[in-house]
Amino acid sequence: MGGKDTRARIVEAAMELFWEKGFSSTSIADILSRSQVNSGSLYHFFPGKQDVLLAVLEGYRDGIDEMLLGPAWNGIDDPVERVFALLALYRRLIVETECQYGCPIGSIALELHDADPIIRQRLAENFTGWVDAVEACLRSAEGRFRPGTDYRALAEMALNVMEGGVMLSRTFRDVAPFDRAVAQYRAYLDALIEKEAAL
Amino acid sequence: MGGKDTRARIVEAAMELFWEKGFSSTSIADILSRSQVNSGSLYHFFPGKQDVLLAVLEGYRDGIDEMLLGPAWNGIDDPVERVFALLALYRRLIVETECQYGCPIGSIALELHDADPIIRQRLAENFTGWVDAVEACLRSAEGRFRPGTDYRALAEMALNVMEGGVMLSRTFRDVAPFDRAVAQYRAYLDALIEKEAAL
DNA sequence: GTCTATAAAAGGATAGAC
DNA sequence: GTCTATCCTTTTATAGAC
Repeated sequence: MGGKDTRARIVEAAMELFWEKGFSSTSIADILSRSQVNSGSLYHFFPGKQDVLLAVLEGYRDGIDEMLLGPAWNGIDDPVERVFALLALYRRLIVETECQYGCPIGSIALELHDADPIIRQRLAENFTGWVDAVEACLRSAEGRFRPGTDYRALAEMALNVMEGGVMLSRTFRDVAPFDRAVAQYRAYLDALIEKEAAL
Repeated sequence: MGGKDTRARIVEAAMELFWEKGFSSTSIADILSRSQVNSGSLYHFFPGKQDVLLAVLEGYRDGIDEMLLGPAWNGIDDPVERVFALLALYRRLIVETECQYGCPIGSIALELHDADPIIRQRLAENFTGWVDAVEACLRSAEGRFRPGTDYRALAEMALNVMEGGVMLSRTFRDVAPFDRAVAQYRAYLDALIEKEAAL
């Protein structure tokens, strides 16, 4: 009954809808009907639609451990394998949605062409959080990579591979492009590791 | 005066607008005003907005040589360098637009969440054309790569690197992520080539 | 904080004369 | 093929009682 509950329902509904239909294609009416909230309540908590998006992006940012990394890394200890476990989670999402999955952050990042600076900031924070997590994994397996390895760039590469793979798999309605992308990334890491071993 | 001219003006205006603002955020009125065409004429040539998008995507697909590959490869003969020249063209676009550039195909692929099969087909054709061109480059430098190299996957990797790099550079308003992505791709190709040399 | 009703504008698309 | 006028729906947002 508290207002907090209502606000949370709005954000949760918007999270789902923005992911399913995108930001522009989701109407306030859609959010109201899914969250079972009336117009007056929504505008009591949020000045406008953009502010709902802001809250959604903050939700993703603050929930990355619980919503994404935790589930992905459950039972996986090896830091490099954690990177691939994260990618495997996306693969599962692709398969579960019959190849309609889109990364909610990436989709919004490309959908909004003249996003408010504050929105862009939140998108950037989401990407940064993701890359930070992957970088930490790679860096904690430091011994395996050759000295001078650019862990930041390597972690960003994982993001690029994921985003590109998701984009292609959705367009072709086929997991194969995603799988090929991950396989290439694996081959790249292996090359960096083998190289070291060969010295 | 011929209708052909009008149709072309509409498609050209829509191409620009979809790229600048996205599909959903571009209104028919926007297209009419930029192309200096009246409502009646547009609906004479196209049943609806989606059909304009279809024509735009066919324009990109059919114009890849003239609009993209030709300019990118002007004066570049080495097939592997052509891949990087293509990526360098995107870099130029990023810089010229002060990091607001988005790949027109990738943006639409992520913006439309339940695209008509025919639209998805056109998006797929665009990606396929791009990857085909890069694959042909890599394959024609076959001697340099180790036997058993998956040229298709390697070419798709170039696309993923480009799309991911563009996404990050736009979000962070900074070319650096794009540059890092390309540098990693270069390092990967080098690793595949050096490896061969080492055998 | 929540409810209903509604304003105010923008959107896609059509009609019918020329 | 092109023109103007306009219909109809959707959309964001507000008003004001409770």
